[in-house]
Formats: sequence, structure tokens, C-alpha cells
Amino acid sequence: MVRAQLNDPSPEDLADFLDEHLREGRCLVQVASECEVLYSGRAASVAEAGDYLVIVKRDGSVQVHSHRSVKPVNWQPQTDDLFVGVEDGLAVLRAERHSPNEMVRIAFLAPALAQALWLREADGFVLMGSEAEMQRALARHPEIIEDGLEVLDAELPTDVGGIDLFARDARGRLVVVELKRGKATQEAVHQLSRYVHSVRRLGDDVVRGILAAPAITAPALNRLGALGLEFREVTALPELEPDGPAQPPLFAGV
Amino acid sequence: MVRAQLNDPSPEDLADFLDEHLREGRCLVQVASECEVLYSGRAASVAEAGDYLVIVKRDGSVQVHSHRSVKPVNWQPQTDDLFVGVEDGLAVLRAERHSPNEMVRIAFLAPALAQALWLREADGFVLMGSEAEMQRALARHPEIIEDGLEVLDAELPTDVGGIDLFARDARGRLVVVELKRGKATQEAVHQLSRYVHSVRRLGDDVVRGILAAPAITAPALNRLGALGLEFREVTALPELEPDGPAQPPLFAGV
DNA sequence: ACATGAATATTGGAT
DNA sequence: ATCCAATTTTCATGT
Repeated sequence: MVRAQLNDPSPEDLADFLDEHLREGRCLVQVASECEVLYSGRAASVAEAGDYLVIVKRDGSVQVHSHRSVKPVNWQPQTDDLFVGVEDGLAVLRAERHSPNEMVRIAFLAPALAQALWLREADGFVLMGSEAEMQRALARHPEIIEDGLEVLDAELPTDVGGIDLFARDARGRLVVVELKRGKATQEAVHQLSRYVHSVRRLGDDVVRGILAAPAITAPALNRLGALGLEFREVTALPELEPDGPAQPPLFAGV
Repeated sequence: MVRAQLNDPSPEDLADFLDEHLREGRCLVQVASECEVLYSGRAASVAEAGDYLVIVKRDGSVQVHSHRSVKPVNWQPQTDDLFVGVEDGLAVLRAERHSPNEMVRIAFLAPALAQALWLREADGFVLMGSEAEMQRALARHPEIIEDGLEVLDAELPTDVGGIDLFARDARGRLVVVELKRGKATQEAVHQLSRYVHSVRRLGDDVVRGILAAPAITAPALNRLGALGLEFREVTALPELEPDGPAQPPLFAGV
């Protein structure tokens, strides 16, 4: 899994290392180093000298991590071109992509460690509890939302977007259902409201609007009521069994 | 910067390594290994045996990276508790957080490399071209949007959200301005429409709505026109000079 | 603690 | 290629 490793490399050695393993090896390459990072594209940023962990993956994606946060300080998804060189006595990595046109440039001021990893393609990843799953489940069992509900369509396109579930209730009224896999916010209420108005414009039928989610914020519930719309609690995942490990934690987060 | 390193560790050695450097060292720790990853919380997921690069930062955040994509396969932001142990002959890391209650569990099937890094706190990061910056610049120079525009308020709260810029035009009409730092979509048009309707409800004044962004999608522009709203092209960042450091003005209305 | 909205959002899917 | 909507969005901010 570890293809190569380099400690305290010279700028030239680091540049060679990056070139070799990014160009031919197609490895995931990391460098721990004091860096200077420039970004220019959709926005622009400068990170002055600081310690960072730089990761370049096989798809050309680049991320610059600091000591905190899951989100990198600088990054670039799937770049089209990578350039490596020595400029002013420093190893430099430049990652560019087109559409949008942007660029990240990393200067390695004091590289401490570089390594090339070969990670085999992994499969067998399964995610449960997505909104798509929720939609399939409710389309098959609409009684979870309400008895007598008959689903007419899923992802029904309107002029203002796609309706998650379109149905008819036991009394023949049209029902627009908007699903959220997490706590519903005012944004979701606005979305539902748009769809309901759009459907109402089509005819004189009575149209109900139901927001189905595991929870809803208080302001969102207020607005929902003010607009004459409804909320249905629908859990996206089964409840978790609380298991008692009885093990002291390493540390408590800051 | 490199505090410690371990090649092909035994499960016990890896567990000790993690314990030592996460608990006391408060280092950033990485492990390259064949892993099995379980996640349970807002959603749930299973990643069967595969090669991953695991990063645990000093704030307790955990990320599991595969060979592609800037986004981790599994992650956990700023956990409250970390647990390390040996279970069934495998080193195991568990990261939990409350609110929301969730958990990631990583079993290291075949650890190839572990290392502890000390990254000094870095400062000197500057980002340019945020929407907040755009808002400040346009509030000071509203003529970029339109001659004779007088800004009355920024982030003006309404019952449907905050209006980015609220103004009066040369002919005394009220103007609602919605800003986007990227290409504006239908969502932005709906947002603007909501604000305009909200302001119109307050009185009998004529209210204009302007969407100010560097670009707009074709469907969004159609809808905007259908709703009687307007688009103004406003670039969030100055054009890039091929080589010169010359500092053009921050914003250019086109 | 909760709600809101921006983000260099990223990513996948549909058109 | 473009557009749209979900995301375990994350993250900062205001209340």
C-alpha cells in the first residue's frame, strides 16, 4: 500500500517524487510541509506560510488540510492539469481545471514528509436513509403518510421544479408531498408552497400540500400553518438501539 | 512536524499508537489501511473491506478517504468522544458525537502505515470574493448596479428571509436586490420573488426586483422575465491578469 | 442550543 | 455541456 516515502526532502527531490508518482505511478500522494497556498478561480485566497497536510489523489483532486476541521483550507476537485516544478528554490505544485477556470498553487517551504500510497479501488459501500430511498418507500406504502392516499406520480416535473410525490387523498383531493430526510426548514416550506401554487394554477381542484420529514423547525411550522399546509412526521431511519460500551473516551472534543 | 511513524503495525501496536498520540500528543494522526467502516446517525452506511486513508485531527474530526474525490467516503466533524481498542484481533477506532447523535466505527483490517503529525496553528488566510464582500462593495457603490440607486438597508429582515440589499431607484421606486456570487439559478429567482411579494404586501409602492450575479442560467432568466424581475451582471472578482500583479477594482458592474 | 444561509460548496443524475 | 437538487452537506453567525 505504501509505494514510496521521503523524509525531509530537498526541493528537487520532492519535485521529482511528485512528478514520478503523480505522472506514472498514479498514486495518492501526500506531503506534510510548511506551505504557502494561492487559489484563484470562483473566488481567490492566499494562505501565508503555515503547516499543512497536502493530499493529491489519482483523479487530480487536491486538498490542503490544517490541524482542524473536516473541510480543507484549500482544495480543488478533479483537476485537468497538474504541474510540478522548482521555483525560486522551492518545490511547487500547481493544479488547474477548466470550466470553471481555476487554479491552486502550493509552494512547499519546508517539506517534512512525502509519501505515495496505492489504494485499491474499493466497492461494497452502501448508504441507507437517503431521500431517494425514503421516496421509494413512501411511494410503495403511502398509508404511512395518510390512510387512503393513492400515489399518482413521483418526481413529477412542474414549471417550478419536480414534485417529490403527487397523490390523491381518500376524498379525491390532489396532494403535493415534499420530502425531507432531515429537519425541515422554511426553505422546504417555500418549496412546497411553490409546487402547490403551480398545481393550483392548472385547474380548479382543491390541492393539499404535505411536508413529510422526521422533524420541522418551529418557524417553519408556523409558516406552514399560515400557508394552510400540513406537516407529517416520517422517520427516515429506524431508531438506533442504544448499546452500552462502558469504555472511557480518549478525549472530549474541544 | 512528524512526531512518530509506524509501518505494518500489529493491532495492539496500532491501538497503542492511536491512544498515545490522540490522547496526550493531540496530534493529527493518519492511518493507511484496509478498513471496514460503519456509520450510523443522520443516515447509516457500511463500507466493506477496502483500502482507505484515515485522518483524525486534533479537534476529533475524522475522515475516511478513498483514492478519488475531494470528499471523504465517511467522515465525522468535530467528535465529542474518541475510543480506541482491539476487538476480535483488530484495532478499532470509534468516533461519536451528540447533537446530532452519530457514530463512525473504523476497523483496521491490515494497517500499512500510521503516523502522528504536529501541524502548528496557522494564520494569515485571506479569502476574496465572498458574497459578504460583494454586498459591502455594492452597498458603498450602488451605481455599479444602477445609476441613481440609493441603498436603504442591507440584510433587511422580512417574514420570508433577509433581503440582501434594499434600495430606492432614481424615480423613487423601491428596489429589492438579491445577490449571488456564482451563477444564479431558479432558486435565486424564487428567493427574489418572495422578497418582492413580501415588500409589496406592506404598501402600494411599486417594487422592483433585481437579481445581481456574475451570470444566470437560461431557465432562470426566463422565469425572471415571466415574473417581471430584472437581471444585472455583476462580477464578484476582478478579471485575472495573465502575469501582472496590478490591482484592478474589486468589483466591475458590466 | 437552535435556526438560518453561504460555500471556491461537491457530487450525481437528468436533459 | 448545462442545469438541477440532494447532501451524514460543513461551517460561521445570529438569536
